Amino acid sequence: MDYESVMKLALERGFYFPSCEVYADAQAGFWEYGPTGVSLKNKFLELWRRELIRRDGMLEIDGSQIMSKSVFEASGHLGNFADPIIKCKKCNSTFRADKTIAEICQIEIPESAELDEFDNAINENNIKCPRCKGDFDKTKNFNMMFKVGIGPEEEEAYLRPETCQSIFVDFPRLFKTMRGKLPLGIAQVGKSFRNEIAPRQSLLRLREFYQAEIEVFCNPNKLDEMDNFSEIENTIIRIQTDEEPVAMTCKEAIESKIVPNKFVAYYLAILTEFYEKTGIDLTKSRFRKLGDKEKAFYAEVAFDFEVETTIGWLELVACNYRSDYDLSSHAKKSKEKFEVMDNDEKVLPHVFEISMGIDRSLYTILEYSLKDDKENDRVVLSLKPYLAPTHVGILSLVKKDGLKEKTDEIYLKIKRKFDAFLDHSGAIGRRYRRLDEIGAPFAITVDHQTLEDETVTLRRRDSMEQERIKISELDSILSDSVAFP
RNA sequence: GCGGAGUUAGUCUAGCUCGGUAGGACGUCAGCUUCCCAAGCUGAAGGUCACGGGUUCAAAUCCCGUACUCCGCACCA
Repeated sequence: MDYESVMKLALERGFYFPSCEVYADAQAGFWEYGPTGVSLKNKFLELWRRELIRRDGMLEIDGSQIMSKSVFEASGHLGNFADPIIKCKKCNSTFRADKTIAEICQIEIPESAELDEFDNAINENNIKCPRCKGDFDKTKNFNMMFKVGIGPEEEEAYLRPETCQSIFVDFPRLFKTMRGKLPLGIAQVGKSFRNEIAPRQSLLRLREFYQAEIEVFCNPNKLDEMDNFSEIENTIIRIQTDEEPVAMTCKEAIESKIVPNKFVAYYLAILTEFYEKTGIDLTKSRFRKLGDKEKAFYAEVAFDFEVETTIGWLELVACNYRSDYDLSSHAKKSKEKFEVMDNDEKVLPHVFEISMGIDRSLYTILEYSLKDDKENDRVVLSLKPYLAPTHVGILSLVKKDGLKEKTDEIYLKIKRKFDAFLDHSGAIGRRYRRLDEIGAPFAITVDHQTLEDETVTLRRRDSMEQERIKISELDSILSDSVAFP
Protein backbone atom coordinates (compact mmCIF):
# COMPACT_ATOMS: atom_id res chain seq x y z
CA MET A 1 0.00 0.00 0.00
CA ASP A 2 1.08 3.57 -0.55
CA TYR A 3 2.40 6.26 1.77
CA GLU A 4 -1.00 7.98 2.07
CA SER A 5 -2.75 4.79 3.21
CA VAL A 6 -0.07 4.01 5.78
CA MET A 7 -0.30 7.59 7.05
CA LYS A 8 -4.07 7.36 7.37
CA LEU A 9 -3.83 4.06 9.25
CA ALA A 10 -1.14 5.50 11.52
CA LEU A 11 -3.30 8.48 12.45
CA GLU A 12 -6.58 6.58 12.81
CA ARG A 13 -5.28 3.56 14.69
CA GLY A 14 -2.72 5.15 16.96
CA PHE A 15 0.56 4.05 15.38
CA TYR A 16 2.05 7.53 15.19
CA PHE A 17 1.00 11.18 14.92
CA PRO A 18 2.53 14.68 15.02
CA SER A 19 4.02 15.89 18.27
CA CYS A 20 2.46 18.89 20.10
CA GLU A 21 -0.27 19.02 17.47
CA VAL A 22 -2.70 21.11 19.53
CA TYR A 23 -0.25 24.02 19.50
CA ALA A 24 0.40 26.29 16.58
CA ASP A 25 4.11 26.57 17.34
CA ALA A 26 4.68 22.82 17.02
CA GLN A 27 7.86 22.26 15.04
CA ALA A 28 8.15 19.96 12.08
CA GLY A 29 10.10 16.75 12.33
CA PHE A 30 8.83 15.53 15.71
CA TRP A 31 6.37 12.64 15.95
CA GLU A 32 4.88 10.55 18.74
CA TYR A 33 4.25 6.82 18.80
CA GLY A 34 0.77 5.91 20.02
CA PRO A 35 -0.17 2.67 21.78
CA THR A 36 -0.16 0.45 18.71
CA GLY A 37 3.05 2.03 17.46
CA VAL A 38 4.84 1.46 20.76
CA SER A 39 3.73 -2.15 20.84
CA LEU A 40 4.98 -2.71 17.29
CA LYS A 41 8.25 -0.95 18.08
CA ASN A 42 8.84 -3.03 21.21
CA LYS A 43 8.29 -6.25 19.31
CA PHE A 44 10.48 -5.15 16.43
CA LEU A 45 13.27 -4.44 18.93
CA GLU A 46 12.75 -7.78 20.64
CA LEU A 47 13.23 -9.45 17.26
CA TRP A 48 16.35 -7.35 16.68
CA ARG A 49 17.75 -8.44 20.05
CA ARG A 50 17.10 -12.09 19.29
CA GLU A 51 18.44 -12.08 15.75
CA LEU A 52 21.49 -9.91 16.25
CA ILE A 53 22.37 -9.19 19.87
CA ARG A 54 21.80 -12.59 21.44
CA ARG A 55 22.75 -14.51 18.34
CA ASP A 56 26.17 -12.93 18.38
CA GLY A 57 26.65 -12.53 22.12
CA MET A 58 26.70 -8.74 21.96
CA LEU A 59 26.48 -6.33 24.89
CA GLU A 60 23.68 -3.78 25.05
CA ILE A 61 24.04 -0.44 26.79
CA ASP A 62 21.84 2.64 27.25
CA GLY A 63 23.82 5.89 27.14
CA SER A 64 23.12 9.56 27.71
CA GLN A 65 21.41 11.56 25.02
CA ILE A 66 23.30 14.68 26.03
CA MET A 67 27.05 14.40 25.68
CA SER A 68 29.90 16.77 26.33
CA LYS A 69 31.52 19.00 23.76
CA SER A 70 34.77 17.03 23.81
CA VAL A 71 33.00 13.92 22.55
CA PHE A 72 32.01 15.71 19.38
CA GLU A 73 35.32 17.47 18.96
CA ALA A 74 36.91 14.04 18.95
CA SER A 75 34.25 12.40 16.80
CA GLY A 76 34.57 15.10 14.18
CA HIS A 77 30.93 16.14 14.34
CA LEU A 78 31.70 19.67 15.46
CA GLY A 79 33.90 20.16 12.43
CA ASN A 80 32.34 17.89 9.84
CA PHE A 81 28.71 17.72 10.70
CA ALA A 82 28.29 21.38 9.77
CA ASP A 83 27.86 23.06 6.43
CA PRO A 84 29.05 26.59 5.61
CA ILE A 85 25.97 28.38 4.31
CA ILE A 86 25.37 31.79 2.73
CA LYS A 87 22.08 33.59 2.59
CA CYS A 88 21.00 36.14 -0.01
CA LYS A 89 20.02 39.46 1.61
CA LYS A 90 17.48 40.14 -1.10
CA CYS A 91 15.60 36.91 -1.83
CA ASN A 92 16.54 34.94 1.31
CA SER A 93 17.70 31.93 -0.67
CA THR A 94 20.25 29.80 1.15
CA PHE A 95 23.19 28.09 -0.54
CA ARG A 96 26.16 25.98 0.44
CA ALA A 97 29.06 28.45 0.47
CA ASP A 98 31.72 26.01 -0.75
CA LYS A 99 29.58 24.62 -3.57
CA THR A 100 28.39 28.02 -4.81
CA ILE A 101 31.91 29.44 -4.90
CA ALA A 102 33.24 26.34 -6.68
CA GLU A 103 30.45 26.53 -9.23
CA ILE A 104 30.79 30.19 -10.11
CA CYS A 105 34.55 30.77 -10.09
CA GLN A 106 36.09 27.28 -9.78
CA ILE A 107 37.82 28.01 -6.48
CA GLU A 108 37.87 24.96 -4.21
CA ILE A 109 37.64 25.85 -0.55
CA PRO A 110 37.31 22.89 1.83
CA GLU A 111 34.01 22.96 3.73
CA SER A 112 35.92 22.90 7.02
CA ALA A 113 37.79 26.14 6.19
CA GLU A 114 37.50 29.28 8.33
CA LEU A 115 34.39 31.27 7.56
CA ASP A 116 36.46 34.36 6.60
CA GLU A 117 37.89 32.46 3.67
CA PHE A 118 34.47 32.06 2.14
CA ASP A 119 33.61 35.74 2.72
CA ASN A 120 36.90 36.82 1.15
CA ALA A 121 36.36 34.64 -1.89
CA ILE A 122 32.86 36.00 -2.32
CA ASN A 123 34.05 39.64 -2.09
CA GLU A 124 37.13 39.21 -4.27
CA ASN A 125 35.24 37.44 -7.03
CA ASN A 126 32.14 39.58 -6.69
CA ILE A 127 29.87 36.58 -6.31
CA LYS A 128 26.15 37.36 -6.33
CA CYS A 129 23.04 35.32 -5.66
CA PRO A 130 22.56 32.96 -8.63
CA ARG A 131 18.84 33.41 -8.36
CA CYS A 132 18.29 37.15 -8.04
CA LYS A 133 21.80 38.73 -8.29
CA GLY A 134 21.46 40.08 -4.75
CA ASP A 135 24.31 40.40 -2.23
CA PHE A 136 25.16 37.65 0.24
CA ASP A 137 25.21 38.03 3.98
CA LYS A 138 28.28 36.75 5.88
CA THR A 139 28.97 33.02 5.78
CA LYS A 140 27.54 31.12 8.69
CA ASN A 141 28.11 27.61 9.95
CA PHE A 142 25.00 25.51 10.10
CA ASN A 143 25.70 22.58 12.39
CA MET A 144 23.14 19.82 12.40
CA MET A 145 23.67 19.14 16.10
CA PHE A 146 21.38 20.64 18.74
CA LYS A 147 23.41 22.61 21.23
CA VAL A 148 22.26 22.62 24.87
CA GLY A 149 23.40 24.67 27.85
CA ILE A 150 24.11 22.68 31.01
CA GLY A 151 23.51 24.15 34.45
CA PRO A 152 23.26 27.83 35.41
CA GLU A 153 26.44 28.60 33.48
CA GLU A 154 24.91 27.09 30.35
CA GLU A 155 28.00 25.05 29.63
CA GLU A 156 28.23 23.79 26.11
CA ALA A 157 27.03 20.27 25.33
CA TYR A 158 25.12 18.58 22.53
CA LEU A 159 22.27 16.19 21.91
CA ARG A 160 23.90 13.22 20.26
CA PRO A 161 23.52 13.06 16.48
CA GLU A 162 24.09 9.30 16.53
CA THR A 163 23.83 6.84 19.38
CA CYS A 164 27.18 5.16 18.79
CA GLN A 165 29.44 7.77 20.39
CA SER A 166 28.65 6.48 23.88
CA ILE A 167 29.61 3.00 22.73
CA PHE A 168 33.03 4.26 21.64
CA VAL A 169 33.56 6.35 24.74
CA ASP A 170 32.48 3.49 27.03
CA PHE A 171 34.48 0.86 25.19
CA PRO A 172 37.52 0.68 27.53
CA ARG A 173 35.38 0.15 30.64
CA LEU A 174 33.02 -2.32 28.95
CA PHE A 175 35.85 -4.38 27.52
CA LYS A 176 37.52 -4.64 30.92
CA THR A 177 34.50 -5.18 33.15
CA MET A 178 32.52 -7.42 30.82
CA ARG A 179 35.56 -9.64 30.15
CA GLY A 180 35.47 -8.69 26.48
CA LYS A 181 37.10 -10.68 23.71
CA LEU A 182 37.43 -9.59 20.12
CA PRO A 183 35.37 -9.56 18.06
CA LEU A 184 32.96 -7.84 20.44
CA GLY A 185 29.62 -6.31 19.49
CA ILE A 186 28.23 -3.48 21.59
CA ALA A 187 24.73 -2.28 20.84
CA GLN A 188 22.43 0.52 21.80
CA VAL A 189 18.84 1.53 21.14
CA GLY A 190 17.90 5.12 21.66
CA LYS A 191 17.14 8.52 20.34
CA SER A 192 19.38 10.67 18.21
CA PHE A 193 18.88 14.28 17.23
CA ARG A 194 19.66 16.16 14.06
CA ASN A 195 18.57 19.65 13.18
CA GLU A 196 17.41 18.82 9.67
CA ILE A 197 16.76 21.80 7.42
CA ALA A 198 13.71 20.22 5.86
CA PRO A 199 12.15 17.31 7.79
CA ARG A 200 9.70 15.48 5.58
CA GLN A 201 7.34 12.54 5.34
CA SER A 202 6.53 11.77 8.95
CA LEU A 203 8.80 9.01 10.24
CA LEU A 204 11.17 9.07 7.28
CA ARG A 205 13.00 12.32 8.02
CA LEU A 206 12.82 13.32 11.67
CA ARG A 207 14.70 15.75 13.84
CA GLU A 208 14.40 13.37 16.79
CA PHE A 209 14.55 9.72 15.83
CA TYR A 210 15.32 6.23 17.06
CA GLN A 211 18.40 4.32 16.12
CA ALA A 212 19.45 0.78 16.95
CA GLU A 213 23.16 0.74 16.49
CA ILE A 214 25.67 -2.05 16.72
CA GLU A 215 29.39 -1.42 16.78
CA VAL A 216 31.47 -4.54 16.34
CA PHE A 217 35.04 -4.18 17.57
CA CYS A 218 37.53 -6.42 15.85
CA ASN A 219 41.18 -7.16 15.30
CA PRO A 220 41.94 -5.67 11.86
CA ASN A 221 44.47 -8.43 11.21
CA LYS A 222 41.86 -11.15 11.63
CA LEU A 223 39.03 -10.02 9.37
CA ASP A 224 38.95 -13.35 7.57
CA GLU A 225 39.20 -15.46 10.71
CA MET A 226 35.50 -15.72 11.37
CA ASP A 227 34.56 -19.04 12.99
CA ASN A 228 30.83 -18.65 12.52
CA PHE A 229 31.12 -17.74 8.86
CA SER A 230 30.01 -21.29 8.05
CA GLU A 231 26.61 -20.48 9.62
CA ILE A 232 25.89 -17.94 6.93
CA GLU A 233 28.06 -18.85 3.96
CA ASN A 234 25.01 -19.91 1.96
CA THR A 235 22.82 -17.01 3.07
CA ILE A 236 21.81 -14.97 0.06
CA ILE A 237 22.53 -11.27 0.14
CA ARG A 238 21.65 -8.78 -2.58
CA ILE A 239 24.46 -6.38 -3.39
CA GLN A 240 24.47 -3.51 -5.80
CA THR A 241 27.74 -2.06 -7.01
CA ASP A 242 26.53 -0.58 -10.33
CA GLU A 243 23.09 -0.48 -11.87
CA GLU A 244 21.20 -3.49 -10.54
CA PRO A 245 21.33 -5.48 -7.30
CA VAL A 246 22.78 -8.97 -7.67
CA ALA A 247 21.76 -11.85 -5.41
CA MET A 248 24.63 -14.02 -4.26
CA THR A 249 25.62 -16.22 -1.35
CA CYS A 250 28.04 -14.80 1.20
CA LYS A 251 30.61 -17.29 0.01
CA GLU A 252 30.32 -15.94 -3.54
CA ALA A 253 30.45 -12.36 -2.27
CA ILE A 254 33.79 -13.09 -0.61
CA GLU A 255 35.23 -15.01 -3.52
CA SER A 256 34.36 -12.24 -5.95
CA LYS A 257 35.75 -9.66 -3.48
CA ILE A 258 32.55 -7.62 -3.69
CA VAL A 259 32.48 -7.85 0.11
CA PRO A 260 36.01 -7.25 1.41
CA ASN A 261 36.17 -9.92 4.13
CA LYS A 262 34.32 -12.63 6.03
CA PHE A 263 33.83 -10.37 8.99
CA VAL A 264 31.77 -7.82 7.06
CA ALA A 265 29.95 -10.57 5.15
CA TYR A 266 28.88 -12.24 8.39
CA TYR A 267 27.16 -9.12 9.66
CA LEU A 268 25.51 -8.32 6.34
CA ALA A 269 24.14 -11.86 6.42
CA ILE A 270 22.71 -11.81 9.92
CA LEU A 271 21.20 -8.42 9.20
CA THR A 272 19.54 -9.89 6.11
CA GLU A 273 18.20 -12.81 8.12
CA PHE A 274 16.77 -10.36 10.62
CA TYR A 275 14.93 -8.29 8.00
CA GLU A 276 13.63 -11.47 6.37
CA LYS A 277 11.69 -12.07 9.59
CA THR A 278 10.11 -8.61 9.69
CA GLY A 279 7.89 -9.39 6.72
CA ILE A 280 9.59 -7.00 4.31
CA ASP A 281 9.99 -8.50 0.83
CA LEU A 282 13.74 -8.83 0.50
CA THR A 283 13.59 -9.23 -3.27
CA LYS A 284 12.87 -5.49 -3.09
CA SER A 285 15.99 -4.78 -1.07
CA ARG A 286 19.67 -4.23 -1.71
CA PHE A 287 22.95 -3.50 -0.04
CA ARG A 288 24.19 -0.56 -2.03
CA LYS A 289 27.93 -0.17 -1.95
CA LEU A 290 28.65 3.53 -1.57
CA GLY A 291 31.21 5.39 -3.65
CA ASP A 292 33.84 7.64 -2.10
CA LYS A 293 31.77 10.80 -2.47
CA GLU A 294 28.69 9.36 -0.80
CA LYS A 295 30.35 7.84 2.22
CA ALA A 296 30.23 9.45 5.62
CA PHE A 297 33.38 11.25 6.69
CA TYR A 298 34.45 8.39 8.96
CA ALA A 299 33.71 5.43 6.69
CA GLU A 300 36.24 3.32 4.85
CA VAL A 301 33.78 0.88 3.26
CA ALA A 302 30.05 1.46 3.35
CA PHE A 303 26.95 -0.51 2.40
CA ASP A 304 23.50 1.01 2.75
CA PHE A 305 20.70 -1.47 3.26
CA GLU A 306 17.83 -0.07 1.23
CA VAL A 307 14.28 -1.20 0.52
CA GLU A 308 12.11 -0.14 -2.37
CA THR A 309 8.91 1.47 -1.12
CA THR A 310 6.10 3.29 -2.90
CA ILE A 311 8.00 6.53 -2.43
CA GLY A 312 11.29 5.18 -3.73
CA TRP A 313 14.34 3.46 -2.32
CA LEU A 314 14.57 4.04 1.40
CA GLU A 315 17.75 3.71 3.43
CA LEU A 316 17.02 1.63 6.52
CA VAL A 317 20.50 0.73 7.72
CA ALA A 318 23.96 2.16 7.17
CA CYS A 319 26.75 -0.39 7.45
CA ASN A 320 30.10 1.36 7.74
CA TYR A 321 33.56 0.02 8.25
CA ARG A 322 34.85 2.87 10.43
CA SER A 323 38.34 1.40 10.89
CA ASP A 324 39.99 2.86 14.03
CA TYR A 325 38.69 6.35 13.25
CA ASP A 326 36.61 6.63 16.42
CA LEU A 327 38.77 4.84 18.96
CA SER A 328 41.95 6.61 17.89
CA SER A 329 40.27 10.04 17.95
CA HIS A 330 38.84 9.46 21.40
CA ALA A 331 42.16 8.05 22.59
CA LYS A 332 43.98 11.10 21.35
CA LYS A 333 41.52 13.61 22.74
CA SER A 334 40.92 11.93 26.11
CA LYS A 335 44.46 10.56 26.56
CA GLU A 336 42.86 7.29 27.69
CA LYS A 337 44.10 3.90 26.47
CA PHE A 338 41.78 2.25 23.97
CA GLU A 339 44.07 -0.61 22.94
CA VAL A 340 43.11 -4.07 24.15
CA MET A 341 44.76 -7.49 24.15
CA ASP A 342 43.66 -10.02 21.56
CA ASN A 343 45.39 -13.16 22.78
CA ASP A 344 49.03 -12.02 22.83
CA GLU A 345 48.57 -9.18 20.43
CA LYS A 346 47.99 -5.59 21.53
CA VAL A 347 45.58 -3.93 19.09
CA LEU A 348 43.54 -0.80 18.67
CA PRO A 349 40.32 -2.42 17.46
CA HIS A 350 38.64 -1.48 14.22
CA VAL A 351 34.90 -0.99 14.10
CA PHE A 352 32.19 -2.23 11.79
CA GLU A 353 28.91 -0.49 12.38
CA ILE A 354 25.33 -1.56 11.70
CA SER A 355 23.35 1.61 12.20
CA MET A 356 19.65 0.98 11.88
CA GLY A 357 16.90 3.57 11.52
CA ILE A 358 14.06 2.19 13.63
CA ASP A 359 11.39 4.65 12.51
CA ARG A 360 12.07 4.04 8.84
CA SER A 361 12.09 0.30 9.41
CA LEU A 362 8.72 0.44 11.14
CA TYR A 363 7.26 2.52 8.32
CA THR A 364 8.55 0.02 5.76
CA ILE A 365 7.13 -2.92 7.68
CA LEU A 366 3.75 -1.18 7.78
CA GLU A 367 3.85 -0.41 4.08
CA TYR A 368 4.70 -4.02 3.19
CA SER A 369 2.14 -5.44 5.60
CA LEU A 370 -0.85 -3.28 4.79
CA LYS A 371 -3.11 -4.92 2.23
CA ASP A 372 -6.28 -3.80 0.56
CA ASP A 373 -8.40 -6.97 0.49
CA LYS A 374 -11.01 -5.89 -2.07
CA GLU A 375 -12.59 -9.33 -2.26
CA ASN A 376 -13.67 -9.13 1.37
CA ASP A 377 -14.01 -5.37 1.45
CA ARG A 378 -11.48 -4.80 4.18
CA VAL A 379 -8.05 -3.41 4.97
CA VAL A 380 -5.72 -5.93 6.60
CA LEU A 381 -2.42 -5.35 8.31
CA SER A 382 -0.74 -8.71 7.76
CA LEU A 383 2.02 -8.31 10.30
CA LYS A 384 3.99 -11.31 11.41
CA PRO A 385 2.14 -12.57 14.55
CA TYR A 386 5.15 -11.89 16.75
CA LEU A 387 5.21 -8.23 15.64
CA ALA A 388 1.48 -7.60 16.00
CA PRO A 389 0.58 -4.85 18.52
CA THR A 390 -2.39 -6.95 19.60
CA HIS A 391 -2.03 -10.73 19.53
CA VAL A 392 -5.64 -11.66 19.98
CA GLY A 393 -9.08 -10.13 20.22
CA ILE A 394 -11.36 -11.67 22.85
CA LEU A 395 -14.95 -11.27 21.71
CA SER A 396 -18.42 -12.24 22.87
CA LEU A 397 -20.73 -13.11 20.02
CA VAL A 398 -23.56 -11.49 21.96
CA LYS A 399 -23.64 -9.98 25.39
CA LYS A 400 -26.56 -11.80 26.97
CA ASP A 401 -27.08 -15.29 28.40
CA GLY A 402 -23.84 -15.09 30.36
CA LEU A 403 -21.63 -14.92 27.26
CA LYS A 404 -20.20 -11.57 28.36
CA GLU A 405 -19.20 -12.99 31.73
CA LYS A 406 -17.63 -16.06 30.16
CA THR A 407 -15.67 -13.83 27.77
CA ASP A 408 -14.42 -11.61 30.58
CA GLU A 409 -13.24 -14.71 32.41
CA ILE A 410 -11.12 -15.87 29.44
CA TYR A 411 -9.71 -12.38 28.97
CA LEU A 412 -8.66 -12.21 32.61
CA LYS A 413 -6.87 -15.52 32.24
CA ILE A 414 -4.69 -14.54 29.31
CA LYS A 415 -4.25 -10.78 29.38
CA ARG A 416 -1.00 -10.78 31.28
CA LYS A 417 0.66 -13.24 28.99
CA PHE A 418 -0.59 -11.97 25.63
CA ASP A 419 -1.52 -8.63 24.16
CA ALA A 420 -5.23 -9.23 24.23
CA PHE A 421 -8.07 -6.87 23.43
CA LEU A 422 -11.52 -7.35 24.92
CA ASP A 423 -14.53 -6.23 22.90
CA HIS A 424 -18.24 -6.79 23.48
CA SER A 425 -19.83 -4.01 21.53
CA GLY A 426 -21.26 -3.88 18.03
CA ALA A 427 -21.63 -6.40 15.27
CA ILE A 428 -19.16 -9.27 15.26
CA GLY A 429 -18.02 -8.58 11.69
CA ARG A 430 -17.19 -5.00 12.52
CA ARG A 431 -15.09 -6.10 15.45
CA TYR A 432 -13.19 -8.56 13.27
CA ARG A 433 -12.46 -5.82 10.72
CA ARG A 434 -11.17 -3.48 13.38
CA LEU A 435 -8.77 -6.15 14.62
CA ASP A 436 -7.67 -6.77 11.01
CA GLU A 437 -6.69 -3.14 10.70
CA ILE A 438 -4.34 -3.18 13.67
CA GLY A 439 -2.90 -6.49 12.56
CA ALA A 440 -4.22 -8.78 15.30
CA PRO A 441 -3.52 -12.26 13.90
CA PHE A 442 -6.21 -14.00 15.95
CA ALA A 443 -9.65 -13.44 17.41
CA ILE A 444 -11.46 -15.83 19.67
CA THR A 445 -15.21 -15.65 20.00
CA VAL A 446 -17.38 -16.94 22.81
CA ASP A 447 -20.79 -18.23 21.68
CA HIS A 448 -23.61 -20.34 23.09
CA GLN A 449 -21.77 -23.57 22.43
CA THR A 450 -18.98 -22.31 24.68
CA LEU A 451 -21.25 -22.60 27.69
CA GLU A 452 -22.04 -26.20 26.83
CA ASP A 453 -18.62 -27.63 25.94
CA GLU A 454 -15.92 -25.08 26.90
CA THR A 455 -14.86 -24.43 23.30
CA VAL A 456 -14.46 -21.15 21.42
CA THR A 457 -13.93 -20.27 17.78
CA LEU A 458 -10.47 -19.14 16.72
CA ARG A 459 -10.50 -16.85 13.70
CA ARG A 460 -7.38 -16.23 11.65
CA ARG A 461 -6.75 -12.77 10.30
CA ASP A 462 -5.31 -13.51 6.88
CA SER A 463 -7.55 -16.38 5.78
CA MET A 464 -10.60 -15.35 7.83
CA GLU A 465 -11.04 -19.05 8.57
CA GLN A 466 -12.36 -20.30 11.87
CA GLU A 467 -11.82 -23.42 13.86
CA ARG A 468 -13.20 -24.62 17.16
CA ILE A 469 -10.74 -25.08 19.95
CA LYS A 470 -10.97 -25.98 23.63
CA ILE A 471 -10.47 -23.13 26.06
CA SER A 472 -7.92 -25.34 27.84
CA GLU A 473 -5.82 -25.39 24.65
CA LEU A 474 -5.95 -21.66 24.09
CA ASP A 475 -2.78 -20.82 25.98
CA SER A 476 -0.58 -23.33 24.19
CA ILE A 477 -2.03 -22.54 20.76
CA LEU A 478 -1.48 -18.83 21.20
CA SER A 479 1.97 -19.32 22.70
CA ASP A 480 3.06 -21.33 19.69
CA SER A 481 1.46 -18.98 17.20
CA VAL A 482 2.81 -15.66 18.44
CA ALA A 483 6.25 -16.94 19.46
CA PHE A 484 9.29 -15.35 17.88
CA PRO A 485 10.84 -17.58 15.21
C1' G B 1 15.53 27.46 3.06
C1' C B 2 13.18 28.68 -2.05
C1' G B 3 8.82 27.92 -5.43
C1' G B 4 3.84 25.77 -5.96
C1' A B 5 -0.65 23.61 -3.79
C1' G B 6 -3.36 22.78 0.53
C1' U B 7 -5.37 23.09 6.01
C1' U B 8 -13.43 22.81 7.95
C1' A B 9 -15.25 16.75 13.88
C1' G B 10 -11.11 10.65 14.55
C1' U B 11 -11.29 10.25 8.71
C1' C B 12 -13.19 12.09 3.91
C1' U B 13 -15.59 16.31 2.59
C1' A B 14 -19.92 20.54 1.30
C1' G B 15 -20.04 25.68 2.08
C1' C B 16 -15.65 30.26 0.01
C1' U B 17 -16.61 32.98 -6.40
C1' C B 18 -21.32 36.62 -4.54
C1' G B 19 -19.57 37.82 3.85
C1' G B 20 -25.32 37.00 7.42
C1' U B 21 -22.02 33.10 13.29
C1' A B 22 -21.28 25.29 9.92
C1' G B 23 -24.07 20.54 6.75
C1' G B 24 -23.25 15.49 5.08
C1' A B 25 -20.89 10.61 4.86
C1' C B 26 -17.95 7.10 7.33
C1' G B 27 -16.15 6.13 12.09
C1' U B 28 -17.06 6.43 17.65
C1' C B 29 -20.44 5.85 22.02
C1' A B 30 -25.33 4.16 24.28
C1' G B 31 -29.87 1.37 23.58
C1' C B 32 -32.91 -2.16 20.68
C1' U B 33 -31.98 -6.50 17.70
C1' U B 34 -28.85 -11.79 19.79
C1' C B 35 -26.62 -12.08 15.11
C1' C B 36 -19.95 -15.38 12.93
C1' C B 37 -17.53 -11.26 8.97
C1' A B 38 -18.06 -3.17 8.24
C1' A B 39 -26.45 -5.47 8.35
C1' G B 40 -30.85 -2.73 10.43
C1' C B 41 -33.52 0.72 13.74
C1' U B 42 -33.41 4.69 17.72
C1' G B 43 -30.61 8.22 20.16
C1' A B 44 -26.01 10.85 21.52
C1' A B 45 -21.26 12.97 21.72
C1' G B 46 -17.66 15.42 18.72
C1' G B 47 -15.97 21.73 15.07
C1' U B 48 -13.93 28.88 18.89
C1' C B 49 -13.66 26.22 10.30
C1' A B 50 -4.69 25.57 11.44
C1' C B 51 -2.93 30.02 14.32
C1' G B 52 -2.45 35.51 14.79
C1' G B 53 -3.87 40.19 13.03
C1' G B 54 -6.78 43.46 9.70
C1' U B 55 -11.31 45.19 6.86
C1' U B 56 -16.66 45.06 8.19
C1' C B 57 -22.64 46.18 11.80
C1' A B 58 -21.21 40.99 10.68
C1' A B 59 -15.59 36.66 8.41
C1' A B 60 -14.95 29.45 7.39
C1' U B 61 -15.80 33.05 3.29
C1' C B 62 -12.18 39.19 1.70
C1' C B 63 -6.81 41.07 2.90
C1' C B 64 -1.91 40.44 5.45
C1' G B 65 1.41 37.48 8.35
C1' U B 66 2.91 32.81 10.66
C1' A B 67 2.91 27.48 11.37
C1' C B 68 2.18 22.77 9.56
C1' U B 69 1.25 19.06 5.54
C1' C B 70 2.07 17.50 0.45
C1' C B 71 4.85 18.14 -4.39
C1' G B 72 9.34 20.07 -6.89
C1' C B 73 14.37 22.26 -6.05
C1' A B 74 18.36 22.44 -2.71
C1' C B 75 20.28 19.63 1.39
C1' C B 76 20.93 14.75 3.49
C1' A B 77 25.72 10.26 9.27
